[in-house]
Amino acid sequence: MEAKETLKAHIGKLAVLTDEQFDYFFSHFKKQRFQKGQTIITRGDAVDCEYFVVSGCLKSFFVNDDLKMFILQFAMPNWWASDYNALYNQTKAAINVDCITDAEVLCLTSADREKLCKEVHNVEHFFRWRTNKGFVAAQKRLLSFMNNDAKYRYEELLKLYPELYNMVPKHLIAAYLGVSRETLSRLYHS
Amino acid sequence: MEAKETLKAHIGKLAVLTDEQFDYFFSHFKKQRFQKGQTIITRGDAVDCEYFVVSGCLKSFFVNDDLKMFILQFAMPNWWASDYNALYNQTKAAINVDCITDAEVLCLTSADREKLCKEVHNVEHFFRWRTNKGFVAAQKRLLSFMNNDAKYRYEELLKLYPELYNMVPKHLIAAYLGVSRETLSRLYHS
DNA sequence: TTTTAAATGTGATATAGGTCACGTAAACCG
DNA sequence: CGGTTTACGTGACCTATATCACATTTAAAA
Repeated sequence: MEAKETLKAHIGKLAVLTDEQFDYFFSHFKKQRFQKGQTIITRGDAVDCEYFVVSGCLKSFFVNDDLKMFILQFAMPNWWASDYNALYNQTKAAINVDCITDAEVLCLTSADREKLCKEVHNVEHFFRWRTNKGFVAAQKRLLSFMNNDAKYRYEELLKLYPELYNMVPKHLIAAYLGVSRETLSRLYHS
Repeated sequence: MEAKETLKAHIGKLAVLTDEQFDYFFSHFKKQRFQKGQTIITRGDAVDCEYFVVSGCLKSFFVNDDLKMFILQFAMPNWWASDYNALYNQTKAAINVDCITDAEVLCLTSADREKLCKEVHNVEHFFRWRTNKGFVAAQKRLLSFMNNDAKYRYEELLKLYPELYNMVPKHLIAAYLGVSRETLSRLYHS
């Protein structure tokens, strides 16, 4: 089974679970398929799941009062996505998550995550390290924001995730970089 | 003992440890005192500790090729500081940590953290949630960077940490906000 | 106290990037 | 297939913020 193997390999990079432990862990996930354009988390709604991406590409994004969109994350296969602020603090979603392409995800509720972390020490180990890495990545992006201009950040992003270039429209890349689509267009046409 | 109680209260907000577990946990920390201006982590050096701030204020910061400084974090009492990228990936420090004021910290090695996480499940729980909160905070700051101008971010920072206003010089606040000290000065003098 | 260094304020000017407006091209859909 | 939406390019102009230069005020050190 494709999704199960994908998750297993992913977990295996950060933690060691026995086959029985992994099967138990996996039994708490619900497989879901979404189509391009479908919304997974809507601002204002309650959030009780996080999503492991098996295939496709999601985006998590914030829309401000002027309807400008800012992309927090492109979630590719083997990434996790949710509104973590809402999920951890049990508040309503402040950001949205939707599908840039058709996608297959594995959904885990917050309650099940906590239950699994309590029951299986190595699951907690996994989630600790997953977030450790996310935290470091967020700090790096923050630093790049302060230090580098749009062109540099664009090239940095494409170097790190070349597949984005063909997978997502440029105006979404602009929304990730925090510049207008016009500015992004000018970066490589002049 | 002051430092011990401070750490105990801090841990207690996120995890439940018995007194014996906490004493064992605490026995791995080394108390250190630093003076204003002293460096704790130097770029280029190996990093094997993280620091819990008992009193005083640290900053973690990056200096780019043009000698411009960017502050990643002001570490106040009850916060943790290190170069987490270097610490987690066992690379040389890319950022510096030093003391804005005299400071008392509790130092924990990475090896001890991992040992403790393995030995005491609730310690791993604590560190998972500590990083969860750090991750959410980093994402919020990222969003604020993209969405808000310098003035808004300045007011946001002071609302969240009013004590910074008197504790740290303005050019450091500017380095945290990612603007020049001149721009920050103009924000509130015109 | 005197001396020196660090922090802050402010004008003049430069620039990256934003906004608005409009045109074209490509993708999607009935 | 034609029509409609979505993506993209580009000119003209605007704005927030950077940079440089220098004065002033405050804090640290001797």
